[in-house]
Amino acid sequence: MEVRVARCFSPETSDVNENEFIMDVKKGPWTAEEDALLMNYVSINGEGRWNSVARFAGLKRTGKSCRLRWLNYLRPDLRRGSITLQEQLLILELHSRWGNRWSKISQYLPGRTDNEIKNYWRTRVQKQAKQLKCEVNSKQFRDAMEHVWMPRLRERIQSLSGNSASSAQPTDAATYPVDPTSNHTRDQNIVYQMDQTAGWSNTFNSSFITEILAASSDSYLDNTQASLVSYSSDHYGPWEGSCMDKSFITEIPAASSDSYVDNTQVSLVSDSSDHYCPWEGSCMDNIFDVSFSWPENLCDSPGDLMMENMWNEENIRLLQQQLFED
DNA sequence: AAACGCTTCAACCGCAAAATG
DNA sequence: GCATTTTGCGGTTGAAGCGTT
Repeated sequence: MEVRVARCFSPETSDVNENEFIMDVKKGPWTAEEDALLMNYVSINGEGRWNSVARFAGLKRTGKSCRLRWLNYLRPDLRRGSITLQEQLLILELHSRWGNRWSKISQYLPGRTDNEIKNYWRTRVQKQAKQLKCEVNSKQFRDAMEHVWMPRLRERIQSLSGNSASSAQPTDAATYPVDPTSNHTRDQNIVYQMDQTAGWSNTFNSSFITEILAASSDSYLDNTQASLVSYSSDHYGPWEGSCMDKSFITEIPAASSDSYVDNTQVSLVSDSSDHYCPWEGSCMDNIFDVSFSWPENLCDSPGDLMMENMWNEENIRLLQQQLFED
């Protein structure tokens, strides 16, 4: 293992006795001996004053290097192992809020370092952007994350957290992912405000669709009647039926080319309880711009837990079609 | 088995902010 | 108030490991 040794000194002090300032500074990977020295010193003297650590612990390292080694590797409260689905989701959500503020983001992921999160973003997230042939900070990619990746992660987290949620019937409205008595939908993580004054059309966007999809395993949607009724003509849409399953969701974009969906009334009414879902509304136009259908091969397989598995060629093609075509 | 390409991640760098004297 | 030192952050690099040919 190569270890570079640099001789360095401060140019500003070159007029002073050089021997006092020249020092051998070791760079490159840390050895087990160096780790032991650093750990021993910090356990006795505590963190901080890193230049002193470097000097008094017998390490030919810079203070910065000692600090970094401690924070990113030796700290006892570090969490090892790969980033979990929950952590992935959190990183995406926090990054959409704060951008590349890795240190701030890492505060919300106990045991994870900013370096680790930064590396995750660069190696995994940016790779997805590359595969989708768009910039990681582009609107297209942000949309893909918000409307596809993140809902999908939530779905997987939900399904992995046990099907206990779907077998246990909620007993009051407050426990429902959708609160029938209020003007918003919600799941465990996200609250979408319904804008009553702007009308319901804003509600029927892609995030709404994916929210429905993510929640489709929830028991409260069983027996939910979904009917789409055009009031611009005298016919009923072909979608009247029950159960908010995937076929229902995918029927909507499949029919997007039909003119009769203009001014179509949407109502989702659960007959398993006495509440109405708050999604009743009109104007289907916005749905068709960016809604997604979920290919069957997107379904989980037992080992299919990493989000990058979503981005196989077929899915990328579909997403590009649905997201990026104007 | 060797060569090559790709991915990952530990560690470095420069810069800015905060702390210290 | 100022100069210097220390700390913290985000971007980047390159060695190591792994898979493929």
